[in-house]
Amino acid sequence: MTALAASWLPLSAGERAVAIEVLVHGPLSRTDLARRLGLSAGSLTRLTKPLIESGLLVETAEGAALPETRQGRPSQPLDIVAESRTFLGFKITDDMVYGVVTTLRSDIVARYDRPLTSHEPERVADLLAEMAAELAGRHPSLAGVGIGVGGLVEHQAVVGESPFLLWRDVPLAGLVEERTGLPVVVENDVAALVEAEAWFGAGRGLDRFVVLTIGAGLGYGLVLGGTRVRGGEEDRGFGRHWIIDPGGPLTPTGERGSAVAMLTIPAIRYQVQAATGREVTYEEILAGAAAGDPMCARVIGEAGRALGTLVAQIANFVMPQKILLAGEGVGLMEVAGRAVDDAVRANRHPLAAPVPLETKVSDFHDWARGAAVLAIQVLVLGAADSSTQSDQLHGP
Amino acid sequence: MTALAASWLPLSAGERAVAIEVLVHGPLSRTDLARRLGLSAGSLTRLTKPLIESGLLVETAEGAALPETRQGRPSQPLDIVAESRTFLGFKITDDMVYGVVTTLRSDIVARYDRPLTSHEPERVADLLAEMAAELAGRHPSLAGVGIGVGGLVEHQAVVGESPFLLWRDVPLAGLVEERTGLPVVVENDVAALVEAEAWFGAGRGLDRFVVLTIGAGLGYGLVLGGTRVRGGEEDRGFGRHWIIDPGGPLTPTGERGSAVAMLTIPAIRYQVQAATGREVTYEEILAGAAAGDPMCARVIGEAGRALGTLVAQIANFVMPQKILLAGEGVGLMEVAGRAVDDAVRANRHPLAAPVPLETKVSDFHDWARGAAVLAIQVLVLGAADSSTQSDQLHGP
DNA sequence: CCACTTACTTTCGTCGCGAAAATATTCACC
DNA sequence: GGTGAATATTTTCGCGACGAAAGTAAGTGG
Repeated sequence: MTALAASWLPLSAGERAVAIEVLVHGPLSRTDLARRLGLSAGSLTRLTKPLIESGLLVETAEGAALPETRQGRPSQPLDIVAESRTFLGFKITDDMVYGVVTTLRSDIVARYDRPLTSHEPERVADLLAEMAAELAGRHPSLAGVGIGVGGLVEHQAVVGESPFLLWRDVPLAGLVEERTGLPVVVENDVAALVEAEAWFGAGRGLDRFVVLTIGAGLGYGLVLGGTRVRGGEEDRGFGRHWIIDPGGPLTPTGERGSAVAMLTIPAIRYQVQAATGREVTYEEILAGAAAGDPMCARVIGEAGRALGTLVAQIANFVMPQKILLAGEGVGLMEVAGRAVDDAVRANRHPLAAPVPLETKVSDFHDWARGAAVLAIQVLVLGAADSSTQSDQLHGP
Repeated sequence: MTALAASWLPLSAGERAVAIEVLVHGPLSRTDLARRLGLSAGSLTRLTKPLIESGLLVETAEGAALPETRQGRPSQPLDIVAESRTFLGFKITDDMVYGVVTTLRSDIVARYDRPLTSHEPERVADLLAEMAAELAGRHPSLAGVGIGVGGLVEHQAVVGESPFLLWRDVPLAGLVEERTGLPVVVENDVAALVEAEAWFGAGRGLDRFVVLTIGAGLGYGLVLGGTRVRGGEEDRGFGRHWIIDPGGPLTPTGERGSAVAMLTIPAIRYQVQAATGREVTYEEILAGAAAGDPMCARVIGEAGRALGTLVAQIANFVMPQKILLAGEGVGLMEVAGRAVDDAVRANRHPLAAPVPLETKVSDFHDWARGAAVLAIQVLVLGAADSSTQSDQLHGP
């Protein structure tokens, strides 16, 4: 099993395209693939043969699913063998490392978390290697590791700057590769989540798509033309301190009236605590607001309006087909959905198309899954980090 | 001269890439090109030979320009023969057609305008053909025609919907091709201006770039990853009625407090007229504001703050390397630049990088030039409209 | 004049593709 | 069952684009 690990790694460009198309858009016949990829029928025979031989694709008998029994020879759908390879995804937080094992389709097959007791790069790498070894024992066909970290990540390998780990230029991918012998991809955690949603989640098949995460901080990712826009994380965090209401609340985590100061979980907790003097959890505040507690309702209502304003502005300038709200703080939508909608409407033309808004409650394992998706993209399918290579045959 | 018209039209993909690279990024040696395009040295000999033979490229002796006299055989820079082919660009407005003749590098070599007396498609096409014939007499090496129209344009050929011409599904490209025998490209006027700036203007070589035009209306265009984002004009104009200040002025051209109602030339003129009862031009209002007239200063100041807010929001969500303000209404920046700056600052994090803002006063000939650039891109270099073709080897 | 360096050209083999013909598999209809 | 049409896939063949490597050109510095 493990012996084949690298056998189908070196895919040609055409094979990659086929593999990705099947992976992302479900079972497809050779003829479908030829049409989608703009290739001839003959090329598809050529490209699919080695993929099937290597075990990455199979001819499914699932023809029964589509009963549209047309004339002629029936098509032979090809599908990815999702279990043929598994991947590890890690999300590193301040005090925990969350790990998942996924299939090629990024379905989670196992979870494994460990507390993070040291921020020293070597110790973190040790812990990741231990976790990987533990999981590798139970899942032998491991093909690669993805790691998501908050902060600036360069070349999908080096943590250029991470405020909460207090890291600068830590070659994390190398450290973990040394210890595990597995190929490792490191990426900004938001970027990883965006890729995961663009390939396998809410943004599948969309051309213009935005992800906004609410949690300890705010995350923002753009997909345009089907590809994630890089560079959104380059600014050292100032970019996301969008000023929503210059007269808004002042909290420790963000400029006065900024989205960070009005929407993030710490900011909301701070506001309620400052007013009541009690320590309360985010969930308690949401429940309080729903139950009519005036203090909680005021803070949550203000957060809802801020979120609506943010969504409207994003819709105005990016015009996405969908906006996904994710993260640990999206419970806000359930309680203050009305305030959000009102604010969206107030900030858009009355006849403008409604903003397709989707909410996805996500925990840390979803972030880890995002990192695994990065590993799938890069290691198996060779969808390389294009931020370094020059522009191709497509204009300036 | 004219006999060669189509002789270098069918460029291979590799030749196109070379031609575009040289056209946009100035004289380059074969070795430079090999590095930039990721090709081997041998390929560059092969690709450049037919381009030089056809007269599209020349070996310049301008080596003297770079006196960095390194060791070894000196490189032989190649440059585009900008005059080898000329292009026509038209901008159609309500009552005028503005025309320009440009070189391959989109330098304007002649201008020619005619009043538009009828909005009937056949008559408009007749007029464009007359103007083209007139210009073709003086510029025999005409290779193509670009036409910029406000409104929705499909397949770079059909005006799907144009409010000011009252057109629906007018196959303008076909009509003009019939009459002139020249290949014709039709595109939304803002899209054309954005392409022109991205290739030859303020956005040359930039990865993320925004164009905002202020005139009779507002225009907005995005360039991300070096390519213009398509689809921004699909919404029938509602999208750009960004609500800036819900309590703002109400004018005939736009929702209350929307950018259109606060920033466009008709809206500003309306506000001053409504208050003073006098008919005044935009320039008079700007002069009045600069001279201290309280009414003009109030309207212009409010417009400046609206513009600053807009710029800040764009900067926040798109994080471009540059924002270009263009159009007939950018005189606002000279008079109200301070108000704009203040509003930008109020809506961004205090430590966020300043927004690189560039202002370009542009008249209708600049719009016509944009259309000519579209013709250059599509007709000569074969940079086809990629909005219809399926996604390439690059993910979903 | 002779190394040495860099730029460019030539030659040759390989690879990926499409076109077209061949083959396979089904349905519709007799 | 047999025949023909429809659709999917495979096979075959030739072409064009590319890179590797060797060869040539044109300078510098001694």
